[in-house]
Amino acid sequence: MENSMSRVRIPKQKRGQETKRQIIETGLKLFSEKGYYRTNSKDIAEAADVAIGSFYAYFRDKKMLFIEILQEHFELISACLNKINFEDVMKMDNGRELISAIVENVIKAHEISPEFHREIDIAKNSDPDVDRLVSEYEKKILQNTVKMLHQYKEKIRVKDIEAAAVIVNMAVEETVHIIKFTKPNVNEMQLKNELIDMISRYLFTI
Amino acid sequence: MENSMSRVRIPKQKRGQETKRQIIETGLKLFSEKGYYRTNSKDIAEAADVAIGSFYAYFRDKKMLFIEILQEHFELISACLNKINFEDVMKMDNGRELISAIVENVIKAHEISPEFHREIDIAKNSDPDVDRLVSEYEKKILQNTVKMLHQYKEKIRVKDIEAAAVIVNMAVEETVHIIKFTKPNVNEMQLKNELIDMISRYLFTI
Amino acid sequence: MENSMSRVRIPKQKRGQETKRQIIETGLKLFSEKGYYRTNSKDIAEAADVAIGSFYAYFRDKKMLFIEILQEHFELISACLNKINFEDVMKMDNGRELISAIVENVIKAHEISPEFHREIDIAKNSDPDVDRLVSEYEKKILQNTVKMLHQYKEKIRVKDIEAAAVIVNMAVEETVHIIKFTKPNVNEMQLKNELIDMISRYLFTI
Amino acid sequence: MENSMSRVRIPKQKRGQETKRQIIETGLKLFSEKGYYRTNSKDIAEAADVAIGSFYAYFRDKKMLFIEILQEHFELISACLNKINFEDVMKMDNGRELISAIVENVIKAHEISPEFHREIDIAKNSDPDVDRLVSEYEKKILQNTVKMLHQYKEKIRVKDIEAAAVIVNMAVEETVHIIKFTKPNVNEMQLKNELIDMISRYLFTI
DNA sequence: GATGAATGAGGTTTCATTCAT
DNA sequence: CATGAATGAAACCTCATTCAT
Repeated sequence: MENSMSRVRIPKQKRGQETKRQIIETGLKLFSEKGYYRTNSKDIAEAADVAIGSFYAYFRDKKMLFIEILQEHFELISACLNKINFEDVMKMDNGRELISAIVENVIKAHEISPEFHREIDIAKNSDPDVDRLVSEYEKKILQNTVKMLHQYKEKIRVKDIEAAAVIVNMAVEETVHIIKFTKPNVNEMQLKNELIDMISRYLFTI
Repeated sequence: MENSMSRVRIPKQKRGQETKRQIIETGLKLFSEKGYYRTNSKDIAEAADVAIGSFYAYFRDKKMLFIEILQEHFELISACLNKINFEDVMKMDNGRELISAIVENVIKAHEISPEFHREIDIAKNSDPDVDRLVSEYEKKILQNTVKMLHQYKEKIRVKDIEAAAVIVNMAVEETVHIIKFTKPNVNEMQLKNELIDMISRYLFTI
Repeated sequence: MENSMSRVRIPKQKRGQETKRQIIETGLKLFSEKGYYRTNSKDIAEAADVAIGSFYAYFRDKKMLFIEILQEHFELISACLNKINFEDVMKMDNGRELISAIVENVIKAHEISPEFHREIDIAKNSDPDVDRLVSEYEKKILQNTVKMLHQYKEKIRVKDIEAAAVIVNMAVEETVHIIKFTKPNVNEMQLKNELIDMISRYLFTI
Repeated sequence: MENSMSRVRIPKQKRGQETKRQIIETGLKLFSEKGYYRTNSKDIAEAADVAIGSFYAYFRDKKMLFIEILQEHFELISACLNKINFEDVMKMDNGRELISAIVENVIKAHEISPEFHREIDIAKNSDPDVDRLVSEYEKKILQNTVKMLHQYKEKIRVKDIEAAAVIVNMAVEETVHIIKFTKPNVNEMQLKNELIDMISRYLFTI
């Protein structure tokens, strides 16, 4: 009850770091495959080839594991999104090329465990801590888009750049989602093209 | 699992029908509020002011309740979406007006428990039965859009109508989702306008 | 988390009352035999011939069971202690007889699960809720003694009646404890006599 | 369980002795503060600033630590109790003075971690090894009192000296206990006086 | 000697579901 | 038809103890 502080182990030795890594990796895998609620700590520990005690040594509970995976995931995605070279992009005088680059980049970002990405939405709703985290991240992503559109301002015909950013982000995100999870009769290439068309025509007078 | 003569009761008397209705209504409410996994049958029964025994008299299990609610939900949405008078719409020679009408209609459709709609995505992933159901429904909705775009074909500049339908549907759906759940700094009107702009410019050479 | 209120079942049907009784009775038995910390809910449920689920239907947790048993125990003891007929006792002009009657009465009271009584002390220390409860009860018992001594005031040579009550109560309590648990070489009768002697000589000039 | 060549380390170097001492000290502190069952080995090791491995190097298990502390505690108390100079005491021809000296001495003895003393009773019940140990110690203390009363025999009016010793010991012990743990409305001085009065009047015809 | 990561038995608790009344 | 008590599998989590470094 009045417990001796935070109880979670911070691994100092290499062995401990590996164990924690194992659990995180396995957690990501299982959450992605079966969803948060249908995955339990025992399953994760077993699949990670680790005793259940170790699970609770490194993570206060299942939720905390999820949150750590979440943070890591966001960092990876951010890193990936930031790889885009704005200097280069801004030099493109063809708007469609810009959009294409962006879309391509987001798709690449989502290649990092797209299944997990889907879980995030679920968790967001069931836990305020997760919600806060995700919202923060989303805000950051949005800011990024806003900034980009701003730099391209004179070529863009949309007035409300904030709103445009929201719409564009959403469209890209969801198309990726469709490509990854819904297997529509429509093929990936086609879909991507239409998306790029839609956004380009929306932003630029071509 | 699904033995032919399953124990579910089909209510014939008015009392039974009311009991079942109560459970469905309450289930919808609680699933929407707290999510499928965080809502338990006892809570539903209690909130519906019904004995837990009655719950299991009318529904094989929790999942079956969800599925029944799902079906009802789809029927309601479909009914709502179909209210749009295509004859009228087709007469509009302004494309933007068409899109506007459609968007407005989808928003209206989503006014029917938007929270529950969100739950659907989650459930889809965790259960194949639900997945099948939802996919079928989504296909129907998509067909609808395809049909509509077809009728407007000569005015549309997009070649691949199937893909366009997917994109358009997605964009509308998700914007509604954003409006209902994410409270962005951008206001609803603005967002709706941008959406309509985007789709119009995408489909029509204005 | 934000749970539907108090969760504990209040048995309305006879069956439920019996189940709850069973658990209480078995809990008392096991706590007495093995001590609070060495008794677990599963053991209690099993010994009570009841599913573990039923245990948690009627008691929030092990502690709550303990507290309910505690309260019941106090009520029984109180009832027993109150059976002493003060009218009669006060008529005794022999002080030793008075003390004897009181001691006899306390012993009788402790015949009600003396083992459990011992557990109380333990629990008192490990839980503030229990502590509060026990302290209240002890205060009541003390008041009773104070009242009694007051009524006998003119025959008593002790000035500080409050302190005397504390001392007397303690002596009686502990002697009973010794008789029940420590098996000294000294026999019960002897011990009781010495106790009565000690208290009589303390209170009265014989 | 207790295999001959048990794995416990007997510290020979100064460092080892210090480590063991640390653990004993910290164990005493934590057992006293939170009770045996609510104190766990990891907490002790941590608070003692020692690795959990060291704990189990010096003590077979948690119980063994408790027992070692117990033994040490008894030795300290005994040493303290024996400091009383019987030659001197026996010269007192005032019985009250004798009792006063004894009580004072016991109180001093209990100043040595009174909290731990309370834990002893608990442990006694839950473990036969502890029970044996404590009983032996109690017997020794009792013998001491018996011896003392014997030496004062001609001045004492009680016949059964054994029984008297039990009663007297109990009364002193428990009063100390009350003084240390129950904070009654009655003050310490008062209580001590009443205790001395009670015992004196019991033993001597004053 | 000292360290702390790892273990897993066993305790606590929840909840979907059954069934006697 | 309705009721709610009972069930127990399975989730969650703790902690005494071992052992490789």
